[in-house]
Parts: sequence; structure tokens; C-alpha cells
Amino acid sequence: MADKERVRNISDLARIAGVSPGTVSRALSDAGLISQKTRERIKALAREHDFRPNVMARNLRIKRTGAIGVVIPLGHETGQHISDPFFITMLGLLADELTERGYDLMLSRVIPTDADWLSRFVDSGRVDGVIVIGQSDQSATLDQVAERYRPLVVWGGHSKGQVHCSVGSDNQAGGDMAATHLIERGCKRIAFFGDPRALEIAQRLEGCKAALRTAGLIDTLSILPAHLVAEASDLDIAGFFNSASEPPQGIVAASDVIAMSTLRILSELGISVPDDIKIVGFDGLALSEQTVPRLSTVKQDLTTGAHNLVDLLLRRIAGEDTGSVVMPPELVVRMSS
Amino acid sequence: MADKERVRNISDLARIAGVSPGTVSRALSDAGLISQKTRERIKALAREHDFRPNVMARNLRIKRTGAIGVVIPLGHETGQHISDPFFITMLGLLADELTERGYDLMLSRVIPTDADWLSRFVDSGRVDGVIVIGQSDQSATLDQVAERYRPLVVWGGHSKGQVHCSVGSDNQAGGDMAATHLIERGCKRIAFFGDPRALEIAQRLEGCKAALRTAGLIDTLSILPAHLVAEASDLDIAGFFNSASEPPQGIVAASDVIAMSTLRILSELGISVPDDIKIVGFDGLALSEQTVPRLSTVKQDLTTGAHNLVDLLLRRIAGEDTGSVVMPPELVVRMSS
DNA sequence: AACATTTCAGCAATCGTTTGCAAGAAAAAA
DNA sequence: TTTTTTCTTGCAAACGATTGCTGAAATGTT
Repeated sequence: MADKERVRNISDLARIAGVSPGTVSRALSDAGLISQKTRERIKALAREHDFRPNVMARNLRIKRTGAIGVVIPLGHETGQHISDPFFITMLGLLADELTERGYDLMLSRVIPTDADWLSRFVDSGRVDGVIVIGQSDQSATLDQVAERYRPLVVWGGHSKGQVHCSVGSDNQAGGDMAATHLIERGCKRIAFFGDPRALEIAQRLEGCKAALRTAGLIDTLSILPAHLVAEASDLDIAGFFNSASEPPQGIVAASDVIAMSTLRILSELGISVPDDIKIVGFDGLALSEQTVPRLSTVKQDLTTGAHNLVDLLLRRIAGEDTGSVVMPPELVVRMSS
Repeated sequence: MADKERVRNISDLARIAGVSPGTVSRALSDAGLISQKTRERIKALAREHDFRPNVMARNLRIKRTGAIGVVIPLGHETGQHISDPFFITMLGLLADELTERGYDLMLSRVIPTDADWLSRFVDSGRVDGVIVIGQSDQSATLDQVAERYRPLVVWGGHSKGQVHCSVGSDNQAGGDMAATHLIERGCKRIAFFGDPRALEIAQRLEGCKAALRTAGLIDTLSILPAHLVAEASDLDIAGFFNSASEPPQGIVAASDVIAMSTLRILSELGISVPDDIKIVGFDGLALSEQTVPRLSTVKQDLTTGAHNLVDLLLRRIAGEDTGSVVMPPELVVRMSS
């Protein structure tokens, strides 16, 4: 049958329908002025041949892609993997949020070797906007691109003089809450586990110090720049406890993942949590509820975080100029402290 | 300065360079016949104006997108979230694998309401191929699309008569290994935690039954169709232990996540693992190494799984016809059994 | 110096849509 | 019936690249 031929594009369909390509276009995209009758007819025809207009051609013409790029710069930790629970949780939330708004999500894992990594992605014309998860040690690059490319939003900490638009928690407040909590629980010697080369972690440490300072305990603070990746941090942590002359009574972990590793290592060393040592994590990921014992943690509201990221981004795409967002974290006390 | 004008496309650059657009195109895409000299000159010019050719236009012309779609159908469990650790781990591995091969990853979370969800994505012309993570309860739809759309590969179980190309573990063998191991450790009463409505889980249960049958213990098997989502499964599991007249001595969990919840609940009930009850998980995710006690599990090699998925997909894109892959799982004995 | 060969760059068609403009048809008004 | 107004539709020019073909220049060969 002649009308069973494969319909590859809008003109094919137009020929079959006996109309012009323009008319088909108008019929399929519920816009434009066109008679109800032909619209129905053409739509039915399209369905029958199960034809769907080519998205790329449309995007080229229309100059929008309907996709948002999500990029994860793996800067200061080359070993850090995209499957890090935090990234991944955020990614899932973003996917949900974007899908709901009719956008697709284009994922790009990047190891910033040259300063060009972000420009390249941004200028590829493949996405309408970009969300960067985590500043890593790339704040300078982010600022530089943000100068000229508006639809860019970053998850992470906010610091004065920052050019790029960010969404994140008040890390300093969070660090303060964690340390204060441990102090209230009677801990005198406190340790911080986390590598302050990353902006967010530096801020958490700062808050921690502030709390200790007001309690007059600042001199007891020891810092372990543990890796973020679970596998690598194991060694750091085990080493710390083996070489510590006097172990800490409380630990502020810069992330739930670090806290989880610590928990397990302590259990294997026969040290009891929370009796011997108390621990507070950071992030409030789902996995923090599954540890033994359940982890006390400074919870970031990642759901509204993702919501804010997408919201700000879409407003920026629409041309609006937006400021950054700093969200209050929340101390969740469970069984580890 | 005139030559500081913004270069928006290849013709702009051509005008500045005093050549034709075609020449610029050839210069920038290291192909084509063109003199070394002009190539260098044009490349330098492009760098200077930091111009990068529009990817969409290129894709339209070239009829390839350089992107692979990854879709996660959330079929039989509406509550199941994209941030499920398994999905997410797989997603990360795929991102790594695809990035390495020069492809981008387009993520799409789908709740299959109509039978159309996959067609729509596949026909959008936005991706060169599609990877589906998990069959959920959508095997029929997958088969149907696979009939006509070649570049489609699915992570999941393989069953006879299956049309779509799949990559996954030998789930039955895995279930057998887990149960056999528990039997060897002296367990007489064994329970299976997991909802067999999903193909993969049904296969795991089948293997489990086989092992019990040969050991003559099949009558002692109890099955708890626990939800996959951690939050929901908690209730299921707690309920199970509260109502069980005689608790099992060994548990085969259909996933590490279920095992982890079980571990924690048992700890809270004061039941010791592995002394009172032994547990084996399934998946071998990173989190299984972080539990207390460390989880014994049937490990799927997700890294080579992701590798195979991508490999088969690219071969299918190239026109080759490929069969499915079933990989052997591996029992990893840790502290929980 | 004359001719054959190779290299390089330009022309113009093409990928599959969308959309401003204008013309034809239909409906309404006179 | 004629004129005016309103709906529909077609035409053709974009969008920004790639690429087969063709001719001109450069190179090599007698």
C-alpha cells in the first residue's frame, strides 16, 4: 500500500495528507492558526504512521534544546567517583525535578584538566542551562564562566565576592551545630574528619572551630583530612586511631559517608558508639538512617535544594537575574551521639 | 575593533578569515582535505574568538547526536525512587563508560503510565541509542519496541523467548549460591526477603528454592515480599519478625538494600548477626562493605556489566546484531554469615 | 616551456523543522 | 451581487552546520 510507506519527516506526512509541510508543523504543535478539522486529520495520520517530528531539527530552528546539563567536576579528588552517594542523591532529585518541568537531563562527568572544561560544555549549544554539583576547587573557573553565561547555577557554599549563583546550606552554621551538640553531650576532645580544601568542608570546619572557641575547647581540636571516597578514607581513619595518643571523645564528620566508614572501623576496633566516642555526620542522606547505630547528622534539605537549583536556573534562562540561596541545615539526633 | 565582534557561527568566522564556510568546517573537524597552514590559521582564529561550532546543527546534518539515553522505568513500585542505590550505582558506571567513549548521557526517569513511554523517547531523535535499567514489569513493552528499534539494550534478567537484548547476572545461580552458603553454615530454616514480581528477583528466588530442594529443606522456606524502597521495607521486615513464631536462622535478601535494613532492625531487636541469624545480600554495592557487620553478598560485577551494556549498544548502533549476556555472580563472604 | 597531476578551497545542496508574509477561500456584511 | 472581513493554508527563508563536485592554483614530469 502506498500510504504505508515509512514517514521520515514532516514533508512526507504533508505529501500523504495533501497539504504543505508548514501546515503539518502547525497541526502537530498545538500552536498556530489552523482549522480544527485539518488538525485532527493530520494528527490522526501522524499517529497512524507513528510519526514524531525530529527534535533536533526543531531545536535548531527554535534555538532551545529542552535539556539541562548537569555536570560534576571531580577536581580535588581524582579518585572520587560519580557514584558517590551524595552526588547521586542530588542527581536523582534533580532528575525528578527537571522531568516534572518538562526538561531532560544531560549528565556529564568532568575531570577538570584544562580551564576549558566548563566553557566547552556550556558553548556546545546542546543544553539550555547548566547545573554544577559541587564547587570542588574550581571556584575561579565557575566565576569566570558565570560572568558571561547566565543560565548557570551551582550547588555548594556561598562566599563573599562570589560571582556565580549558588544554592547550598549554611555550612558554617551546620559545623557549629554539630560541634555544639557534641560539647553538650560532654565531649572535651573533638576531632574533625574531612579535607578542608573543598570550600564547603572548609566552611563546616570553620563553624566547628567557632563552637569550640566559645566553649574554650579549641586547643583540643584535631583535624583529619580524610578523603571523601570511602575506600581511600578507610586507611586515613584507621591510621588516625592507631596513632592517636589520646583518642577524641567526639567526631564531627564532614559527610555521612565519612561518618559511616568511621562507624564501621570503630566497631571493628571494639570501640563503642556512642558510649566511648560520639559521632555526628553531615548531609542527612538516606544511608545515614541505615547505619548501626543510626547516625546523628546535620541534615541538608536536598529536596528543596534541588528545587531551588532548578527554579533559579529556569528563572535565569527566562532572563531574570537571581541571587544565591543559603539554606539552614538541621541537626538530626539519632543513636550515634 | 572589527575583529572582536562576536562570532556566532561558522560563516561569521569564515568571513573574518576570508574563506568560505565549508573551509572553516573542514578546518575545525580534523577531517577533509585542507592545507595544514589554513587549518592552523582558522583554528587559532576560532580559539581567539572562543568559537565552538553548534552541536545541534552538526547533529542534524550528520544524523547522529552523540548522546545515549538512559531510562529507568519505575513500574511495579511507584514509590521507588530514582535515588535507589542500585540504579544510581549503575548510572554512575554507565556515565563513566559512556564518557570514555565520547558519548553524553541523557537521563530520563519514566513512570510507565501509557505503553508509549519508550517509543516516545526512542523516536524523539535525540539520542543514538537507549539503555534501560531494569525490566520492572515492562518486559512486553520492551520486547515490542525492540522488534523495530535496534539500538536498545536492557539491564536485567534473561528469559527464554525474550526479544530484547539484555545484560545481567545469572540470578538463579546467584540465589542458589546464597542459599547453599547458608545451608553449609548450618541454617535449617531459611527466609527469602524480596518481591518476586520483578523478573530478576523471581529468578533469585528460584535459585534459592533449588538449593533448598536438594538439601531437603524446601518446606522451611518462608518468603517476605519486602518492598525495594528502604523506607517501606522497614515495616515489612519489623512485622515479619514480630509475627514469626519461629524466626529463620538464615536470610537471603534480594538486594543489599533490603539486607541493610534487615541488619539494622535485627540490631535494634537485640538479635545478633551472624550468631543468631545469618544474612546474605545481593548486588555487592559499595554500601555492603560499610555495614555493621560487613555484609556477605552475592556480588554482581556491575562494572563489566556497564561495560557490556555500552559495548553491545555501540555494536548495535553500528548495525551489528548481538545476543544477550548473562554474567556469573560471585559469592562474597564477609561478616554477616 | 608545455603538459599531467595533485592539492586546496569554493559553491550550493542538504538535514527537518518553524514562521512571517501573502494569497486564496469562506463567511459575513452591505 | 458586491464588498469587506476573517480563517486557513502555502511559500520560502531561516536555523548552523557538512560534503560531493568542480575548477583553480600549485607542484611535478618530460
